[in-house]
Amino acid sequence: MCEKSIKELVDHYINVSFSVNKIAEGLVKEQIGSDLTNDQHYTLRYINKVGTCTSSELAEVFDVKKSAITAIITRMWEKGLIQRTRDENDRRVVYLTLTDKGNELFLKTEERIQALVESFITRFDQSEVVQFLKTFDKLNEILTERKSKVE
Amino acid sequence: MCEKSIKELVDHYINVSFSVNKIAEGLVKEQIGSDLTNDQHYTLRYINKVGTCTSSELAEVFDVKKSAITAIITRMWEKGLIQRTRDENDRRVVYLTLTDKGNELFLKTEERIQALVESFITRFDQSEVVQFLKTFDKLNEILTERKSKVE
DNA sequence: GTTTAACTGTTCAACTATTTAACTATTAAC
DNA sequence: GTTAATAGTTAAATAGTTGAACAGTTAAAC
Repeated sequence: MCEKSIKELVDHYINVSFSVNKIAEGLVKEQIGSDLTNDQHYTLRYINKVGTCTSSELAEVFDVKKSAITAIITRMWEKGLIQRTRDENDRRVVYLTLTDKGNELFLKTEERIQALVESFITRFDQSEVVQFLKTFDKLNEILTERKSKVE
Repeated sequence: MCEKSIKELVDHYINVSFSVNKIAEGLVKEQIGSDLTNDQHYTLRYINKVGTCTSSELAEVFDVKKSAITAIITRMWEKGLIQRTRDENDRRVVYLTLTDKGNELFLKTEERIQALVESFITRFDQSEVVQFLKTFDKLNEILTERKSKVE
């Protein structure tokens, strides 16, 4: 009986997370507009946060191969959103930073996404949101741990 | 002060949901194996659940254009996982069902994914999971509502 | 009853994303 | 000094996506 209950919870989680992800992705895409794809916005977002990073770092964060990152960065570089700078000490490394244009575009779209997320997050009690994020964080930790074990 | 707090919550949510999605997607991909992609598994999953559906229905559920569904279904049809049957009453409609092979493959991979999700869901108190899913459901409802408004 | 409008699904061209494998250039290890 | 490992790129193959145009079918208007 208890086993069945867990299976139901698991099934429930898979269904809801699929649905939420799909819809949220679609809504975010609308806010981003046609200038960028979702991945490109998240790339801007990450580089904006850390200031400077490498392709390998992005590959780790996005959980894809480095060649996939090269493709994404090249597209954004062609649009003038990202700058590539070789490290003079270790000439294998290429540092990625946002151009002014990239930063501007990020801020513009991020504002819209923040407003979108805020518009539905404020429909919950603050305590409920805090509790939800607490569990979400814990899930994130467990997944991160699991991921590094697998590798 | 309260405004800043909301902004922080929003930022927190965006970061965590991005991270969880990326990692979970990667882990699920490993469980699915090379026979299928994530989207293909979720397609099997949906058709298995409802028994029979149409391309338009899938486009709605996956939140993509119908031409995208046609491409996915054709690939799976070529692998012998999905059957296409014309409705004889309304000859515009094509019903999609799983073949035996499709159903078998779904069950095999679903078992592994269930085990994966169970392995981390059981690291939470049951009450915490229930509360989390309750909030997740509510979020799902709000997003669904918002999505239908936009359209 | 015929024309018009709406709907279901497909095709095509263009694009983004991804993986695998081979490769260049560079640095570290022994 | 040769060998290992590392950072990043390239190229071919595959998946997914959109937008626009299209065929076939059904419903509505008149």
